[in-house]
Amino acid sequence: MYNILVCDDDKAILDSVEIYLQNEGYNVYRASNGIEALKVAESTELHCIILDIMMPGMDGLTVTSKLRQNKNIPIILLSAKSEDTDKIAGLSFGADDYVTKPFNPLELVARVKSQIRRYTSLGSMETKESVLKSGGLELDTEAKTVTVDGEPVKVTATEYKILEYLMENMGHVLSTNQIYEAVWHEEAFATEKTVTVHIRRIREKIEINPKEPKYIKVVWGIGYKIDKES
Amino acid sequence: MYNILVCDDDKAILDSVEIYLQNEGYNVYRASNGIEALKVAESTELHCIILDIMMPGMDGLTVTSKLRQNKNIPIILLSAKSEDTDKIAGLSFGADDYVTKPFNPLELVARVKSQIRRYTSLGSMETKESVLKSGGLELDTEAKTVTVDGEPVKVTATEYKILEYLMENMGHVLSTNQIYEAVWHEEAFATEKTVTVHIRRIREKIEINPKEPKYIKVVWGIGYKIDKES
DNA sequence: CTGATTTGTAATCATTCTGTAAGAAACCCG
DNA sequence: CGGGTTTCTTACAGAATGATTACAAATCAG
Repeated sequence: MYNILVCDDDKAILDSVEIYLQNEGYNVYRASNGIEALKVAESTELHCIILDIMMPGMDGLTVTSKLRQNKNIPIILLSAKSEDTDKIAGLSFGADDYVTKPFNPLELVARVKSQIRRYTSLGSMETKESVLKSGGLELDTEAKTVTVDGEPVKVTATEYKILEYLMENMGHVLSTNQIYEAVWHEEAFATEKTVTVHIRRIREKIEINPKEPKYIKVVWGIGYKIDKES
Repeated sequence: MYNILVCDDDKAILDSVEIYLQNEGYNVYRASNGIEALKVAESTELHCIILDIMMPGMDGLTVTSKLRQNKNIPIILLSAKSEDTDKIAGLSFGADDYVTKPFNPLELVARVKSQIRRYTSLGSMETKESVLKSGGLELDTEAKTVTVDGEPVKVTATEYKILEYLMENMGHVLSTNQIYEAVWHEEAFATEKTVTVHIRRIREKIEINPKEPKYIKVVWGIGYKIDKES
């Protein structure tokens, strides 16, 4: 879960950006001026900062250079002007990317993603286990493949994501809502059935006898789980 | 502690890059022209060199080839966007990577890190794999040629880069966005189709039957991959 | 400068995937 | 056992994705 700070004096923008970022599974912090932004940045471990340039009090460029004194966090600037002068100033102050208002929220999200990928790729690369196992069931998170007793099984993208989520939380029972929100990054509303059907389809593929599931077990009234060493 | 030499005639770039690298714990040496760079390289044990191509006096490409006469250190070139052809030239002169200006400092740092990791993990072994293979598909990364079952295949520059990227990450599934960013060094925004078409053209050339691809396989909803030992 | 090649984009086609609904079956509790 | 709830199963329409083709702009070679 990545933490992102959005700082703008326009509440409408703050709201809109927050929603888009949350839909992608990010944790959003808000600030409406430079001072607030710096405070949040000091007290929280952030992974990306989105700053408006034009703000009352301390402007975005000043915030940027203050942050750069001790942090390498990706900073994306927002500005109403599409003038090149601001752009150059922003980047030379230490910003990493630049979006001009009015902007397409999806583009902003894309840039956030890309910045975070680069930033985190600096740190401990690939310490995550790339193969998840439970009995004869194996899941290669890099090749995105699933094998049962050595036999490759073809699963679809969503099926894979559900399986991965269950495997990452092996031994824990997960409700259909939890699964839905983890996989779709959306509020789960009247969608319990959807997950159920996907589970069914996964079972069809990985279980010898879907009636007596060996891997994906149901816990009545609560949800599903995959045991360790099943 | 790794030593990195940054060489550029633009002091602003030098300053900015220095700060980013120092924040990551690197020891930074500076040079503002080719001659200086070579001097530093002779007298210091460096682990990575960042070179601007456009410099007064000796240009980056010349420096690269001079360095390559007796050193295997990773070299990353900086080039202005307009000098696109320089990229290919740069790599054939012996550079290991390139970044186009204006660049994202975090991206540069990421590339430095990746180069150093590769360099040191090889233990300065000269046996850098220059031929990538998967079944009958072979890719000579030095001659920049592709052969299928021994038969040479003519591919264009972008096609080659896509293939190389897929081959370097053999077994991993790569999304069209990942491919786009790796090959074009640009933000991937609304460009999914472009990669798709290139993949199609590559298949036309290397697959016996493009309908049933033997090498470049699609993973629905995720991306493309080339398997090991196909 | 001209013609050939390469490259990006858009439009269309084919296939695969996904959510929903509806009924059946399994489970829990009194 | 029986009612109420939860999960399973099936089928299907349309949504999403990748493949394919065509074309114009950009680039390159001679």
